[in-house]
Amino acid sequence: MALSHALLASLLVDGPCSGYDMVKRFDEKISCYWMASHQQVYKALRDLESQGWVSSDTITQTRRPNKNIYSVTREGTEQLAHWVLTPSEPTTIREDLMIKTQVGFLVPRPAIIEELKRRHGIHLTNLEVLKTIEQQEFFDLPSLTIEAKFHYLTLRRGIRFESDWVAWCEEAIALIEAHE
Amino acid sequence: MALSHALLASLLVDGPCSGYDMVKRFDEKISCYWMASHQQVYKALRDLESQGWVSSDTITQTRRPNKNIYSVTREGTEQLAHWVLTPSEPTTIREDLMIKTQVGFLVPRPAIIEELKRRHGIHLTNLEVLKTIEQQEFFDLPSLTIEAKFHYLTLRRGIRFESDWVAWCEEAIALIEAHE
DNA sequence: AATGCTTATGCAAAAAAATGAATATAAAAC
DNA sequence: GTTTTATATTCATTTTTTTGCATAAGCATT
Repeated sequence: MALSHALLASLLVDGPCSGYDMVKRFDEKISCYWMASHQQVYKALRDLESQGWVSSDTITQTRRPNKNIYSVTREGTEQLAHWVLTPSEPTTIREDLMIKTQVGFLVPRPAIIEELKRRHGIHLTNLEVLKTIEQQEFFDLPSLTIEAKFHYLTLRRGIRFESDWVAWCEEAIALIEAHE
Repeated sequence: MALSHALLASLLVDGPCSGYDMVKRFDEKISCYWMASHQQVYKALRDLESQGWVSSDTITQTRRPNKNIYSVTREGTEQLAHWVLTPSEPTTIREDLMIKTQVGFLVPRPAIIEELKRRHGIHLTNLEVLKTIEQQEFFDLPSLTIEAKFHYLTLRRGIRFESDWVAWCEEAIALIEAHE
């Protein structure tokens, strides 16, 4: 169950937070790396707590519903470190668009082109956001702590991922438009 | 349920086959795009048949267990074409290694380096296989049919995907090794 | 005044994916 | 001669993910 490890990592790196905040983290910064609904996140946090890997403090609020702030326990940190040491196999692309591309000849070409352009736009937007973070937070690489360098590497993966999609979309559009 | 669409696409593009053959296709050529266990594939094919999107012919064999050869029906082709026309959102990276990279500072650096080198090797091997296919089957791009061009684009996505992982692993190893 | 958005969490059901176990034969490898 | 690998499929269980529904109050907009 890798979601729980993603939660532990975020609580460690970005600090303790509530389920609600965690969902926002997923929507904002983790969005290109992982996806999780609020139901999944809340449940995973409860499960982690019953395992003793995180602990929670309830913040009583008058004008808002109370919230539970989760923090990683010593046990949780140890388990996470242990998990980091176990090898993991690559994930597949698992992307609907790849299947659609395989059988793209079934539908009118303008429809495919349109979808590729839409995807191109999405990835370009994502890329710009990540590149801005790179310029603002990681402009002086050698001076970074090891923690920050590891953080930077995940950002780099996101940037590569989005760049690669952008480039592929462009290649695909060009090839299909050039046909005949 | 995108697995069923992947099955339909493969039956259309690569021709009718049994569940057993389909599993092999997934292991061989579709491996970097999608992953499915044999249990998943067999069930999905049965479900597709009960929906009427594929039909099966039983081949009686004496020396081997009988096998069911599945083919896409007209209905199935239409449904697949319809699905191709509906937009789909990008999939996330969803990769354990990304979480591990975020909290890589929790474990000894040689352990992380070793894992990165292992992953580097895996992606390099995958890349070579895909590049060989590219050179053998797609050396003369302009002469390809539109079907072949669509096929080529999925291959290109795989090549980019693996190249990108290789490059990122190298970047990551260099950055971590250069620290201090 | 009504509508929708943000904060904050949960329960339940269905669909999808992963894991474990089973059957049966034949060919190939040790 | 025995073990392993390949052919060919199925059932059952658990875990994970997705989707729908529910509550509740403040704030901002129309």
